[in-house]
Amino acid sequence: MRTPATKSTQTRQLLLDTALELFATKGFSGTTMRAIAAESGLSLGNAYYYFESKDAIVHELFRNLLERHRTATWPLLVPGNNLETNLRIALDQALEIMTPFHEFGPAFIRTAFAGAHTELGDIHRALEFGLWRQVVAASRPLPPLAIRNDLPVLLWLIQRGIFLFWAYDSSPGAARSRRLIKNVAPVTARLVVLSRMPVVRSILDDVLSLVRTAS
Amino acid sequence: MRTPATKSTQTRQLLLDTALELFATKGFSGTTMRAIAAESGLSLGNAYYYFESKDAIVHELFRNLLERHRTATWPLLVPGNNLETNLRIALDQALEIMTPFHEFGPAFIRTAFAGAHTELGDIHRALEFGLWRQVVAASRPLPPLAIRNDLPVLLWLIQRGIFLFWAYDSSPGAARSRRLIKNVAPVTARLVVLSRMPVVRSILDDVLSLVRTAS
DNA sequence: ATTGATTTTTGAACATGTTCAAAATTGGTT
DNA sequence: AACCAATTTTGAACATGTTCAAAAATCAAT
Repeated sequence: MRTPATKSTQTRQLLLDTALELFATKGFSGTTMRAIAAESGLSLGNAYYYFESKDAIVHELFRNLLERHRTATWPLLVPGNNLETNLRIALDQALEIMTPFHEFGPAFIRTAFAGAHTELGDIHRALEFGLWRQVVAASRPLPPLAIRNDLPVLLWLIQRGIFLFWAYDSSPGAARSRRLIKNVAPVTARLVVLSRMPVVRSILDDVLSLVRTAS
Repeated sequence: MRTPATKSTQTRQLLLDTALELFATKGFSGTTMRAIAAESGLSLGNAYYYFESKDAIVHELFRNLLERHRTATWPLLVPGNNLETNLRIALDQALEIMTPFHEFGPAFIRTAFAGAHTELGDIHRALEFGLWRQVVAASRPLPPLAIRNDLPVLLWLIQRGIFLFWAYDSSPGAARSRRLIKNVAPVTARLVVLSRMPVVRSILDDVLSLVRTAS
């Protein structure tokens, strides 16, 4: 029902699959719209009938990766994990899945940040948020009630930061990003524990209200 | 001595000036390399003799703006200002100067983030850092000694965040970014005051070590 | 089946960033 | 002045993202 397997959507999907394959093998700039069309056995203009731009294809690729991240991470958030572990898992998985597409970093950034207040941007955020909410909900002990509801936003923000860093991380094997992730997880977990203290709490509140200002 | 006004550098400068003017009037994508060359009375290929790419010109424009920001802000950091005021001034000035080039946001982001570990990136960082150091040094009361040295890094990080937000802020007149700046200044100032408390201090230390991990 | 509208496909064009070999110019050396 | 090497300039080409009018195919209604 959701996607009627009509000819039209099949063609679109063919185009998308070919694009993803070419992207993975030839990279972003190495993959030309002409190549995508040719490899799909279609004409160039036809590809543009289905995707208004190359960026639009990247956009779908990105959503694809977000979904993969979600489905790959979710089952790993098993009972017994603490927040630090779950956070580490989620961030590691993101890195794992994105790695083959490191070259797309800047394009992804555009996709992820520019579409902030659009319909598609909302879909993306909802996807991401759901996962971070689960990261929190699946952690034992549960984070302090006082910040339990707001924590997903913070984690999401942290991931954005790391994602941005990774996108422009030119160290071999994204070593710097890996190191960052490794250190972010315990620091964040500690922050959550300390959030029980009123001072820390008030700072977190400040930051949260900043985030709300911005969105 | 610094820039020998030889013909070569003059031509280069001419190209740059024309580019900046066109950028300001026609915008980024509205300004073509051909137009820049033509307006300068040069051939297209010649423009490429001086700038290896359009991005390279944007890069210079960005540095230009960084310098303008510095020289515009510095004299406003007058004695008697507290940290919040100075921070607000610096951020406001950045917004002011960048505003005509909002369309360049994504290109600037690439310039600012991608060149992180290159020679030019170092020059940029040095420029920015100097200013943030001055923001701290010119504030009365001086921030707690314990974080005085690290504060510039934090402020720089905050500015990066705001800059990123602004670059993709599509609200009319960048209203969202303005609101964010307005709120960030007091929150940051409060954070600095609270940094006297050991808990807060330890969190800041964590964050700082993360920043060091990453750079 | 014929017709007419809608969707899909094509092919050719365009705009622009970029490259490059060759020509023109410049500047120093004999 | 004549010559050579380095610098600058040109003009034509190329590659690729994108557009578009027209042709072809599909589909619904008579």
